[in-house]
Amino acid sequence: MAYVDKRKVLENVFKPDIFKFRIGELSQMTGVSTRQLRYWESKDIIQSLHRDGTQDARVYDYETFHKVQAIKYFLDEGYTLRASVQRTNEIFDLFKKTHAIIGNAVRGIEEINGETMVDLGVFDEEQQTRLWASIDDEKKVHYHVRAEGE
DNA sequence: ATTCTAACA
DNA sequence: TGTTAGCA
Repeated sequence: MAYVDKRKVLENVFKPDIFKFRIGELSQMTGVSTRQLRYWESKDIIQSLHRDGTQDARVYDYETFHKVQAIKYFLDEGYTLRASVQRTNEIFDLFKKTHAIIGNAVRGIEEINGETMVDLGVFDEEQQTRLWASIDDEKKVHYHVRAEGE
């Protein structure tokens, strides 16, 4: 097996931006028909990144996946398409902020005192402490605030 | 095999 | 919106 830089692996593990889907995949993932996806795009409800190599196939990103999933949810709740889009747009900036924070949350993984600890970054503004997380046999997460360099 | 557009037994 | 046809 080839050597892999641990930090480079972490950079990608929590970077869903690299996920790209074609229309058939997005359709199966969300339960929204390909016909609907193309129609929504014609109405500027969603957008795709065209040009998939040889074909002129649509390519969707991770954010669009969530947007489609949200619209689908509201449609199933009985909202009209227009209302579903409206509600989705209202809550989407929350998703973007959450996504941005989560994407930057995991800074590394270290073995501390024989226990696997996930580095969640500096804990205080003065950068004197760092937040770590571990998980026990019952899959319960425990948080630890440790002084820097300790 | 999959996606594309256009159109409607 | 579904579902075809005929392409690429």
